[in-house]
Amino acid sequence: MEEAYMARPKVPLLSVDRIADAALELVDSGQPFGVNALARRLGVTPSSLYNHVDGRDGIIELMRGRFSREAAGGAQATGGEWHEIVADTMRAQRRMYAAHPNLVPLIVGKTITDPYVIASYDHLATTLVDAGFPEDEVLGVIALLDAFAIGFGLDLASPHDVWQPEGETQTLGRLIADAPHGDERSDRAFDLGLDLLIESLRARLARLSAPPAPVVE
Amino acid sequence: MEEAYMARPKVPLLSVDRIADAALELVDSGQPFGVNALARRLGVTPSSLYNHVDGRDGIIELMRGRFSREAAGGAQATGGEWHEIVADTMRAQRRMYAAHPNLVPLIVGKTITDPYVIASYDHLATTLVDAGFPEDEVLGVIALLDAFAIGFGLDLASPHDVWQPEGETQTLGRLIADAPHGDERSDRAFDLGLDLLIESLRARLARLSAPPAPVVE
DNA sequence: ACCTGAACACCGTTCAAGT
DNA sequence: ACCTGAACACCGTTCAAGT
Repeated sequence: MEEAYMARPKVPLLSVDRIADAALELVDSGQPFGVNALARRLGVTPSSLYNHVDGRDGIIELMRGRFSREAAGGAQATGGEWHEIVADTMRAQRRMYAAHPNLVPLIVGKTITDPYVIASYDHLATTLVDAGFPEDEVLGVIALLDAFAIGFGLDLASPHDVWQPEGETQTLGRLIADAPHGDERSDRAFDLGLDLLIESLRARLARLSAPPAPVVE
Repeated sequence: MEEAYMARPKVPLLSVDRIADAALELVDSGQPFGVNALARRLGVTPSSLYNHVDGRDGIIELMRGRFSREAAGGAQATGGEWHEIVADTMRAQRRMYAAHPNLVPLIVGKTITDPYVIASYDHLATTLVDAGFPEDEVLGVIALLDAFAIGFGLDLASPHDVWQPEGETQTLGRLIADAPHGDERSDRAFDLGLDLLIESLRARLARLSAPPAPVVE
């Protein structure tokens, strides 16, 4: 016996959690994300979703929060030196993007409101201030780290050929042919970049604290 | 007298160039990009565009090529040390993203085919190889630079509030209140990041060439 | 409170028909 | 060759109607 038409079921078909789960499934499946496709997957009418969430953008922000929590896995609690915390945070973000690459293009450029994600940035900010970075520079450093993480997140989401030379090239074509492709290349580039970043932040901090603040221009 | 209905005008209404120009105008205007909106702006039916370009994606790739050429402004010809070339290239890309921030989310994650853009990456690759970076590392460095540039490009395109804490924060809220907003913050973060990147690449290169390749682990 | 179904104002793309 | 207009299969969102 099928349940026939039912205006309001006794037990709700949907919930915020169920919607978030299905949305992540949909995104991870590689199919284009959309309210209609999501409703289809939930066996429900698109308009039903609007009883629980704030439309398309609301669902996307929901996913950001959801998979941030998932990827962190308690890494938040790490003590240790500031550069270890930064590296851990970056790697956690990397894991999250790697686990759900197709989400990256969706969340890109949207204002972050999820409390958990905010808290994680807040933790980072506190760490950097405590480490001795000047207050008016910390947000810049965070933006830098963010740009770095997002850039590499997109690298993961990209079709495997980032460059597709059609004519002759002097060097690029050869390097592409020789290089490992896809995730491996991206991973190596990420590790390299993270090393460079941390290292240069340490150098900058040392320079800031060692001499008694030379004021040159 | 209006020109009434005309199946095929004597002089074509459209051309690839005219479409590219109008597309950039549309994107820069801040309105959402779309084939229909573009056709409207050109005073033409959406289907007409398909006589000249390869649909939505084709038009986007067209814009990438167009505004890359525009932003370069002959900076390609710069001689000088490799790190100057890298810095110049990055800054040119930065200018391009700054001039057309709304294009960034559109081109993100799409395979690059435009010959001019390919040539510019090729030039960068050749420069790095000539500078002494190991061949199997150059593509990683380029991916790193790219991630960096894209990340900051998106930073420019973002709504001015990247973070919107709703509750109490330990540090982040205060920093956001004190910090310069929008483009200025992004510019300073970019400059900071570029400095760090170049510096650490130089350090890496020095380390690579100075000692006779110590093999650890 | 929570779902459906109809309706609205859109998309991007294809294609026959017109000149 | 190059445009139109109709058609197709979609979007995201709103809202009255049902229980």
